[in-house]
Amino acid sequence: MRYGPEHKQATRERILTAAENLFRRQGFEGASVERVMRAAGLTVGGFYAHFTSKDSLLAESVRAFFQHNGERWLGGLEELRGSEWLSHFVRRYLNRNIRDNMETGCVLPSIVSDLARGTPEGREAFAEGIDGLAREVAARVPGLDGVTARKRALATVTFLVGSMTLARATKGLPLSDEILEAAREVLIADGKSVEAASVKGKTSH
Amino acid sequence: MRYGPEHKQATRERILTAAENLFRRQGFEGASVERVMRAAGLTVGGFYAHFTSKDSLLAESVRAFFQHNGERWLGGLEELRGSEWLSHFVRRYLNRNIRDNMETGCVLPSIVSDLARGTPEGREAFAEGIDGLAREVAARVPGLDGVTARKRALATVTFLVGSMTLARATKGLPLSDEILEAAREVLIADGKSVEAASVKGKTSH
DNA sequence: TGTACATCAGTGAACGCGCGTTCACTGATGTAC
DNA sequence: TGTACATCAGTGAACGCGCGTTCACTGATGTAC
Repeated sequence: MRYGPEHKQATRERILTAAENLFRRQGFEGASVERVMRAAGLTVGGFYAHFTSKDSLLAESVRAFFQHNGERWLGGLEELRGSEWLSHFVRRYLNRNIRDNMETGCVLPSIVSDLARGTPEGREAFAEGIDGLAREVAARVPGLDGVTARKRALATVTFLVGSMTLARATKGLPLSDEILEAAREVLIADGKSVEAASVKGKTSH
Repeated sequence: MRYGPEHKQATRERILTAAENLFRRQGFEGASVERVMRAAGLTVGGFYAHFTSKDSLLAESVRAFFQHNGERWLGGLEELRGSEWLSHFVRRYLNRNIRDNMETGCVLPSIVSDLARGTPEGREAFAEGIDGLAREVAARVPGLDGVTARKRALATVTFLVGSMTLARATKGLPLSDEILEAAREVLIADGKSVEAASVKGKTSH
């Protein structure tokens, strides 16, 4: 066993990674503290040296998730703006791979229901992450049809996570593909109409 | 104790009602069979005379939910069509009452995450309900921006449930109201642009 | 350089508890004669 | 009308099990002198 605060920090991150992986597959209640610790190569008892409770693990896990995935969502699209950027952003998230690979996809659809019932700390971490992501979208995509860029961006992020949650809740059925496709088309069609409007000189208040 | 199949059917419905109420508040895993049965005025053991397992209770509960709530979602809007109908439909669902009253609001946000991990039977019941609701929407609201009425309707229903799920996952925070408002505005702004397009004779696809 | 002591990350057994499911049973209701 | 029997919805104790959390402990690492 190694010693010192930097080692402890590394262990803590191993626990967070293990927790996220189990939350993805089994949700919050389905991932027991014992199994999380075993997946991190440790034993149960040590858990409470790192986290005050299982609930706070959820909150920390959500925080870590948003911190680690900014690049995955936003990286590589730097030269794009507006509807073109939006189109890539939406397709990067709303696809069959992320739906079908629960082990590696997005953790949020697996825990959104749990957050509503959990502690305020978890909801705060989630809200902060969603808000930050919406800011990134709003910085790149303008408003539409009298809806501000902020609101449009927030709705976009909400629709992404929400649609993926429902696509997962119908997986294995034809409707699931249909949900993904419908959400993609509607989110991107908005962008196209903005483009069309500006090309044709149409103004919308 | 009364006797006969019609009495048994009534008891079964009492169990389904109790289950839905507990699922709303505590989710699928949080609502134990014992507490469901107690809430229905019965004892644990009797449960398996009505349902083969707790998992099948979830599926039946979802089925019953969609059967019982058609009127609540669609009733009273018979004379409206298009964007006007959509506006009422969206506002009827995406509001603070349904978000804050977990006991009486929509059960779907409480169980969508569980459905992804549960049995196919639960997903089938959910998909059937969502599909049916999307058909009702598609019968009243046209396509938009080259998106078919079917896809637009499916995306609308998906966005409603998804947005409510995220509004619940952020409840108690300012972002939650913002999510509701942004989703409402974006879903209804679409309708307005359709109206504007048909008024101005603009065709879009 | 060597020895004694302090630190503390992680162990593992134990706590009380609630879970989903099973099953022998009870007792009110219905039917046969 | 009265009695004996069949039905079966619902009871309640018990099953094995895993849960979140606590805590006395171990033993490798670091520090003091």
